[in-house]
Amino acid sequence: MGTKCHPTADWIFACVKRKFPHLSLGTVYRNLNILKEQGKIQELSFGSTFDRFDGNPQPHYHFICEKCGRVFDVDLPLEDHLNKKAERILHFKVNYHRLEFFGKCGNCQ
Amino acid sequence: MGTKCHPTADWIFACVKRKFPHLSLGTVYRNLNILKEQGKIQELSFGSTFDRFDGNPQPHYHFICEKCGRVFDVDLPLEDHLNKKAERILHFKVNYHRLEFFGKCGNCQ
DNA sequence: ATATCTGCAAATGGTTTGCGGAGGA
DNA sequence: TCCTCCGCAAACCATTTGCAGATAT
Repeated sequence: MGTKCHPTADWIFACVKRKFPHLSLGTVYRNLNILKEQGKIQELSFGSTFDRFDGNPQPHYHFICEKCGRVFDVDLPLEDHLNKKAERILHFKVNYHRLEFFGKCGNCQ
Repeated sequence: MGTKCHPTADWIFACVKRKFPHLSLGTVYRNLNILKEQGKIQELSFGSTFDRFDGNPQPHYHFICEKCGRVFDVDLPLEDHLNKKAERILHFKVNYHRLEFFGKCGNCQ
């Protein structure tokens, strides 16, 4: 939590191992999962272990069911003004953004 | 492209194999990657093979460098009205959303 | 003929797990 | 003693890749 760098498990392993040379990678993963369950950290991934593909290459938004993992298109107009807002804050060039909604789908609620 | 179900590679494999029983999974992955490079489909993943973790469990937005993969926080106010908009379209309950900006970071541009 | 694509099977690599032992209460 | 956590190494599994044969131009 003391870093802003959004670390990978491996990065954490390398760091902590400097102080605890016997540390094993399994322990890092185990504790990351515990912290995640406790809501103290979040994992930045698409939510599933599989990659999913979308036959529509145009940018558009998605809804992901937290229970069954199904993915739906969301036909909202793109909020492209957000790119400019982010650029002003970051001072980086923003090419596009992706927006995903999470909740429970019709079958699962 | 004829489905709206955002398929996994495995789902495509099972479908196409019905028509081409000798099809192999490697071929599916190879062609998905070609289509992706050609911009005809998109892959729905966080962009890297590693999972990344965030010590801040509060919802907030991220910027991901398309070149080096580094992740930055974006201190924009949450656009929570979008949840309601998505609910009206989908008729599903939306709990939260995630927003990621893509571009090149200061080091990479 | 030659360049590309395929099936197959093995390799890859990040993540998970089983097990026996160490440490704490 | 009992429970929890750990290191270690093997297992897991989605994805990639090397190779030799098939296909297409």
